[in-house]
This record gives sequence, structure tokens and C-alpha cells, in this order.
Amino acid sequence: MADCITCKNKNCLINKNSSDPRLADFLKNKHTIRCKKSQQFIMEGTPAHGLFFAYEGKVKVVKTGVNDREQIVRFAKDGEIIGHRGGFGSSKYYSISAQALEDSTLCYFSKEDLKNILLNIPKLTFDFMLFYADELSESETRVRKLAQMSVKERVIDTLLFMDTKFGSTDHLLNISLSRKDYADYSGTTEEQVIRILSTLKKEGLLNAKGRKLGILDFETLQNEISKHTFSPNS
Amino acid sequence: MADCITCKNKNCLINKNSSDPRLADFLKNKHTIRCKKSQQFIMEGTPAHGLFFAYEGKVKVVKTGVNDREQIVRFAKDGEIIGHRGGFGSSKYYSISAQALEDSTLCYFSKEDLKNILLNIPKLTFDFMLFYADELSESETRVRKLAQMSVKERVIDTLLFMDTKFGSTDHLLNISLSRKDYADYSGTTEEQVIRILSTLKKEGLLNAKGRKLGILDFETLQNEISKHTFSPNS
DNA sequence: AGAATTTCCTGCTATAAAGCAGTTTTTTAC
DNA sequence: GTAAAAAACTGCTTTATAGCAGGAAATTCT
Repeated sequence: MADCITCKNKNCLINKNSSDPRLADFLKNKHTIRCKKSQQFIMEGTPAHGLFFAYEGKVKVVKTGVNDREQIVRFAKDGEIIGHRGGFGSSKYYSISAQALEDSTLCYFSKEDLKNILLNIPKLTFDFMLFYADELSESETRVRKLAQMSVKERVIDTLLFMDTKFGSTDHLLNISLSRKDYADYSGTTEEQVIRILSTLKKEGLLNAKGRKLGILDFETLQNEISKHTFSPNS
Repeated sequence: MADCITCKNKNCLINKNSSDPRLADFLKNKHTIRCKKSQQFIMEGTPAHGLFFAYEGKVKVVKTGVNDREQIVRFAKDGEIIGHRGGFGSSKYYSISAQALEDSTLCYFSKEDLKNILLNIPKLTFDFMLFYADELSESETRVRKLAQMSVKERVIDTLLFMDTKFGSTDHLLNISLSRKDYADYSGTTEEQVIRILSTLKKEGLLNAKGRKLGILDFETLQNEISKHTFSPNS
């Protein structure tokens, strides 16, 4: 079904290198997995057998915390990797959980197959390396933001991030998250998110239609956090 | 002087692969740089020309924040990489600053030389990839901790981390950091760090000799943060 | 060694954020 | 379409953390 040669996800690292004949056998071993909304397909702490790619849909990647708090560490959409090292690294266990945010289709490769091609196709390995390096850079930026921004700034930053990552249609974000999800990504509580969103609505900066949020005034929101985002790579 | 073949840093990714004859020319282009304590050798936002390795010494890697707050994102010691993507990734600028914590010796490779060998020696590229993947995993753990631990827990976590990373001699940590450094890593203020350290001293869990800190009761400290560290890879 | 500077420390105050409890709205399931 | 469940919301209270100011100790410099 989802075939790497004709795949629409041009940003996918596998797709980018799929013309290499050495990948042919590897591609045959791909599995396609369908996930319903809210379904968890990676569980933190279980043995890692391989790596997932989002083919279609949206996914949240979560680290389990204390009480009922979780930390969303990243979001993945079409073409993006889920399950990071997938067992071919130093750890044999998944360090995160992953859950579909909407009905999604995933591609799956076993760690043996992956390790095999990664050790043989430098260009592909290099692309993987760059992917991790860029993710690392982003994660480090997030460390700084969590440590230094106020709760309000973090929530605004999250809203702007959602617009950048998933885009908007008719001033409504193309992603539907609960207040708890916003809290789990921004590093705060549900109540705090609700309070801040409601303030922003009153100020006319934010729009809400049912569950969906819309950014009405990107620039003003950006100004509110600009003192933290001066650096060359945000 | 610092020669990769005879180098003592067995954990260094270059050293690990230095027996490969294809590395010979590359190794000739290595530069050795000496740094005095407190000297900054990478400045955030400047064009990235290459990558550093710590040969001897200790280094802090920092992201610039608001006011006089900085976020220390990691520490590096013998054999470890500094300057991450070093310009061969998507960004052409350093996303962090780096400063020597004591007199240090660094190895330096240009991004052109690096890119050249990385695209030709899959095993090396694979090692680099794993390095970044592991760093990413650690960084994501840090994101969770910053979001969910209390200030006291974060400071304790930092103390235990220092012991794990740099070790202790006669119950004194083998690294000398200012209270501000502890704050900049833990994501809090200098005053808060001072208050918490002084509490721990009164409780007999911590020891201080001049500027150096010593952990007296590792286990009790670990228990104080255990509810956050249940997961398989901390 | 002594002066100057930086770092460290403490008590007090202000503020930001979290927690709780009860209500309303929205979504889901039959 | 209606009932049940989940999510969203609000006001109030409590707690955690930051900020300020002034002094003590330690370190650096000459």
C-alpha cells in the first residue's frame, strides 16, 4: 500500500534515498500499520524492535511523568520518525511512548533491517545523523524555554509552534489537542492553559470554534515572547 | 601533539575509528587548541566552521537567555563533542556557546573535512548518529525533568548528575562550579540554589570545602527524587 | 599580604503558579 | 437523540519560587 517509491512524503529520509538500488530488499520488509485516534503504538520501557515513520496522520511523543502528568516531547506528522533510536542505539528499550492524535498510518522497519542499511549507505546514515542533530538542537532550545519562559509565554510559544508545524485553515489550527495536551507540552497544568487561552480570547488574539483554536493575531503573540526568541535558530 | 592514534580518550568517536586508513589524511588536518579557564571558544550565532572535541579539561555548553540568565544545556569532558552539528547540518551558525570550566585542550576539525569522511566511512557516521540519538534522548529526559520536578528536586538531580559524570574524590566532586552555574543548569536562580544547598548541608547530606561540594549521602538524595526517575533510562 | 572584586549567603517581601471544588459545556457512545 | 462521560471553565486558596537588599566570606589581582 504505502510504497516508498511513489510516496508523497518527500521529506521522509527513506523516501529521499529510495532510488538507491541497495534499498530494494530493505523496502520489501516494510510493514504498514493503521492506528485509530488515541491509540498508543509505542509504550515507554518496552523492548524496542524497530522504528516507525508517520505516513499519514499526527502523533504525539510522550515521556511518562509523576502523578497523571506526562511530558509531550515532540509531535510527528507525515514523513517524520517516531521511536527514535528504535533499539539500534545503546538502549534496548523505548524511552518514550507514542500515541496517534487522529487516525494515522505508520510505516515500520525492524532494527536489524535498519542497522544493515545504515551501515552500508553512508548518505542515508548521514541524513539520519543530521535529523538527530537537528532534533537535538530543537530539544535544547526547548530546555532553555522551559527553564526561562513564564507559563503564559510557554503557552503562547506552543500556540505559535502549532501554527508553524501543522498550519492553519481559515484561521483555525490544523490540529486538535485537548487543554491537557497543551499543558503537557508547555510544562504546566490544564487550569493554567485554560486561564491563559481565555485571556487571549478576551484580548481578541485567539479564536475558538468548538475544540479548534485559531490564531487571530500572530504578530502580537509573537511580540509577547520576542525577548526569548532573538537567537538565530529561535 | 594530541595524536588520535595514541590518544587516551577511548570514548572519542574519532579515536574509535582512527585505525581506519581512510582517516589518515583527515587526521593530519586536526588542530589543537588550548583554552584558559573561563575562556569562551564558541559563540552562539557566529558562523560554524567545524567541530570541537574535548581532549583534556571540562567545558560548559550554554544557550543565551533573557537578562543575565543563561541555560547550560550540557557539560563536556575528555573525548566528548562540542559544537554539535558544527555547520555541516541545516544551520550554518552555532546554536550554542561554549566556555572552558578549567584550563582545557581541544581538538578541532573543519566541517569540510568532517563531511568528507562522514560520507565515506559508514561506521563512523553510524557512531556519530548514535551519539546524537543518545544526546537527544538525554535532552528529552531533561525537558521532562525541567517541566515536572520542583526546584529542590532539580538541584538534587544536578548534584547527583555531577557525581555520575565527573566523579568524586574523598567525597568532593571533581568539578568546581559557581552557584550561578548550578542555577543555570537546574533552571532556577542563584539564591534558590544557595538556599537548597544550605538546607542539604544542615541535613548532613552535603559537604562543602571552600568552593567544592561533596555528596555525603547519595542514597538519601536519590530517594528524594526517586519518583521522577523510575523510567528505564532515567 | 592587603585591597578590590566577586561570590556566597540570609531574611524579608512580592509574585507567579498550582491545587481544589463546583459548574457548564462539549464530545462520545448507545 | 439522549444519556453518560469527558473536557473545559471559573473563583478562591495555598504554595512554591523569584526578587531585592545588605552583609559575610572567599577569591583574585597587584
